Amino acid sequence: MAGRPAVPEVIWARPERTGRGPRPAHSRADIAAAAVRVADAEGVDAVSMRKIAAELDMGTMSLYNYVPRKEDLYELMIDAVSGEYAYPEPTGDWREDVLSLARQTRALMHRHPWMPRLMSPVYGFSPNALTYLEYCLSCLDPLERPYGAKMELIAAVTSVVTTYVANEIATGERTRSLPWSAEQEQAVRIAYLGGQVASGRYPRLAAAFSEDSGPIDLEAVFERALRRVVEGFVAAG
Amino acid sequence: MAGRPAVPEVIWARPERTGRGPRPAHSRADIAAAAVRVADAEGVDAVSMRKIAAELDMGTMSLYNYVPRKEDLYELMIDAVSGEYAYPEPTGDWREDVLSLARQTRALMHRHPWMPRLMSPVYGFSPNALTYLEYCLSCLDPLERPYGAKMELIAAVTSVVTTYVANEIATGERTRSLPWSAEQEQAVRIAYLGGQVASGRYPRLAAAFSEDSGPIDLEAVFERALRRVVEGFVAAG
DNA sequence: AGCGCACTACGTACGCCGTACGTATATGCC
DNA sequence: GGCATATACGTACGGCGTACGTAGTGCGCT
Repeated sequence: MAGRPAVPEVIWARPERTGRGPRPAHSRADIAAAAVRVADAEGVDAVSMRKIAAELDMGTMSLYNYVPRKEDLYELMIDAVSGEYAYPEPTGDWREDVLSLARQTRALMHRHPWMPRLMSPVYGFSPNALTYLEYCLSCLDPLERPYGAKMELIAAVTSVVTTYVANEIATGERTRSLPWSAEQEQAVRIAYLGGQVASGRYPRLAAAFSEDSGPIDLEAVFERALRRVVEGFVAAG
Repeated sequence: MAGRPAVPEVIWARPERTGRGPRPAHSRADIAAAAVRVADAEGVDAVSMRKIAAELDMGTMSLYNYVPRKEDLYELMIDAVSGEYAYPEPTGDWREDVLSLARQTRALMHRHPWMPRLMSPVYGFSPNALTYLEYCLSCLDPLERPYGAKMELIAAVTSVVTTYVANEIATGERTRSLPWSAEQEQAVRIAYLGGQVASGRYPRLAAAFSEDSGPIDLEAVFERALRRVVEGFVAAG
């Protein structure tokens, strides 16, 4: 707490190149790309200052010339993958536009499963975040509401997308985690959860778990949740 | 990845006491309470196995008899504070019941600002989580829908609560962070964000930022978001 | 033209972290 | 009573973020 900067420092506020001194041998884009590559391949916990520096054939401490704190490296990563969005011309149907943007976000997060974790909880104001927000707002042009309300809609959609996809990813990782598959998963669920639930203390929960609903279609769940958020915005003003 | 357990281990599945060997000198509840105390006072990053062990006057490695992995310590913490919920008899008006439970969650998270971060992304199945879920479902008894749908409603509400409160907390921390207050905050916002926004590349964003809406009432924003989720559930099936 | 400063580069070192492992000791069950 | 199984805990390993000091480089100003 003592050594905190007296003024908030945002990496986007510092110029990538000042003109003085030797030319930097690397660019922010290179650094971000290296970090994204490592995170995609080995998980976000494998992203360390040492490792990214090594990846770029530079000394560990040299990286600190570009990225003052590790947290800023995360910001670079988020900004980099945010550049993968496609921004088609809005159709005029804001609901559809918002939904398809959300679907893009979902795909993006599945491509980079570390995203939800690093985005918690704020989206920040990186260059690509600004572009993204501007595009969201342009999709909402047909909606006659103050910008404040539009921002709240965007926040609600982002919230639900992030949480749901984070859940999908977590579930997927647990399932794929190791040789124990559906069988053992069931075994464990019976062993503990089943034991608790069958104790009679949680009758509704027991009913919910035994309610046979066929295999869960995650995509359908996602779509429903999204549609509810959008319709809720229309319905509840 | 090599040393992962062949079978998923959940701390709630291992008995707190087996009967064999010396009496454990501490209880899970003690341990959880110590960790919560430290996290509340010094932030969640101050929660280390060493520190919690020291807090309980035990050797670092003794703690591992109770808590096999640090991640499990986090689970204990979440479960412990989940015990703070009050569960009044449902009124029969499920909307109000859900809303007031969400308000409780918000208050709980403000009391323990590390909660949103540790809960990402899954709520888990700790004892108190089961109690919580069962209560949620009991509030939804008047709603005639399959349990699957009710679970989706709970998930949607939880999602929006967690994200919004996480944002409130993050904003608050940034504001309270150090001696730079509103003035400098504005200065920075002008310096960078203003520079970008005023560049003309983000006309709607510029309009949104300059839209004068008076001071933001975070609680009102929260209530609106919540109401939209609930109404969306009613409206969009 | 040349000086000086801001910048890059990077090695070393500090104080943390999670936790594997080995050993000594205490206890409940057969 | 003896043995299997707990607890208790010190030591040690390999990693982390990053403060700091030093050396070299090239732009900008006088």
